[in-house]
Amino acid sequence: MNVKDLCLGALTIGDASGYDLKKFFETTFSHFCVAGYGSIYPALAELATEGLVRCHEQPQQGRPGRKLYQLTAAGRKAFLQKLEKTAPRHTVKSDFLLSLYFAHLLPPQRLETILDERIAEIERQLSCHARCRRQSAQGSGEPVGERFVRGFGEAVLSAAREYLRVHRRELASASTARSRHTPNSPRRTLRGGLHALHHS
Amino acid sequence: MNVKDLCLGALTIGDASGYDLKKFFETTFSHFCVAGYGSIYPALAELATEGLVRCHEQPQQGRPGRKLYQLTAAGRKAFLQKLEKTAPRHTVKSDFLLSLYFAHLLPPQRLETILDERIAEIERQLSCHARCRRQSAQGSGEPVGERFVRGFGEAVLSAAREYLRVHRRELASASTARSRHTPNSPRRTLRGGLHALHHS
DNA sequence: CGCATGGTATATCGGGCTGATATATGACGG
DNA sequence: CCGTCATATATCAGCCCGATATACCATGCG
Repeated sequence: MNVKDLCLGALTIGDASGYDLKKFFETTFSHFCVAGYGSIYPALAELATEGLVRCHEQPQQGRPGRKLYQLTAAGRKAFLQKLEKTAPRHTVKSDFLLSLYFAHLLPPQRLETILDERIAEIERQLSCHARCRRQSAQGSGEPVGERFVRGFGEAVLSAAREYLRVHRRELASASTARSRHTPNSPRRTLRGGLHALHHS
Repeated sequence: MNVKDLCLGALTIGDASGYDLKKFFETTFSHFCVAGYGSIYPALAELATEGLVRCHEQPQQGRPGRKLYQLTAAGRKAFLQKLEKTAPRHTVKSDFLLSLYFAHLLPPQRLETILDERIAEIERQLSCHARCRRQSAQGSGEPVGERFVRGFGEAVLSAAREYLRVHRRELASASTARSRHTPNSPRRTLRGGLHALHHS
């Protein structure tokens, strides 16, 4: 699922410009997808040459013309096929967890900041979800997938926040003991020191 | 935090070859980081030219010589600085959630498969964590960060599994109702149809 | 009234990463 | 004896992220 497919998917919901798509990704898809202009605009251009979308340009006086993209029948079909064929992977990329893994190398102050900021970010995202939930509740016919995916995000974010709240003190205590200033590494080797896990 | 920094970090734990590093990332960092050979080998080469790591090549008969990399003082310092300066982001990239968002476009059968496979994968990862936990419990002096990060992973994975188990039927029911075969889109527009969220 | 800020809107580009592929060999099981 | 797996390094096309440029309007603040 690359950005081209992402655009195709969003366009099954309604026509949009590149700008609209970015906005849409930032709101509805924000917790499991990102795409910048640098990917979206070239993607739309390619999709147009492939006949999967049509472009309706509406010149505006002053501002640059708005290019509204519309899904074609071929585009819809292409997206459905991608949906059925693609292996639905799920990956996390987190400098946050990486930093905490190396907690013993960080000053306590920095550790606190990192945790506070992450919790704040989680709460920001949770309140976004809550707002969406309210808006959709009154509006008619929210697609099932949207509700489900939002609920998933809420469940996972809540669990993360709870874990951080409960266990953060464990990290802090260790960080204080850091005054022992990391003994010079006696040429250890990572080799085999690591639990043979291998989940494919 | 790019792959170069990742390697630096891993090398604070012990010396390693590129191969060892990949193995290490796949086990200990698997749930929040990925790095393939295509990133690791060039990264190590660059780090060596920058003097942040030293390379000790040990020729082996038959097999290609093993290149053991060791962190230098400069390398250690560089990593600590990166740790303190970097904004610790946390992002999820999920074709899984994306697919479920479009549940109304998928045949029920496919939906079931996607959910089953995700749950199976979650359980695989959880049992990996459990194994690590046991191994570390008997071994001495597991770094605090490692335990914390593993616990975080377990908390989040458990929550995800629970949510999927409880709510999957909601999706299925909707998917069955899909027989109405998506009415031809009446030229809707994404524009503004979307909750102004904007969490920075 | 002037000016800064921020939203609308498109586009480009370098640097970096993913995933696939190539190469070579030993160990192990059937 | 043969296939498969683990060890081990390396390259590369294709794709993506983040920053940057451009241009204009609306809003608000002093």
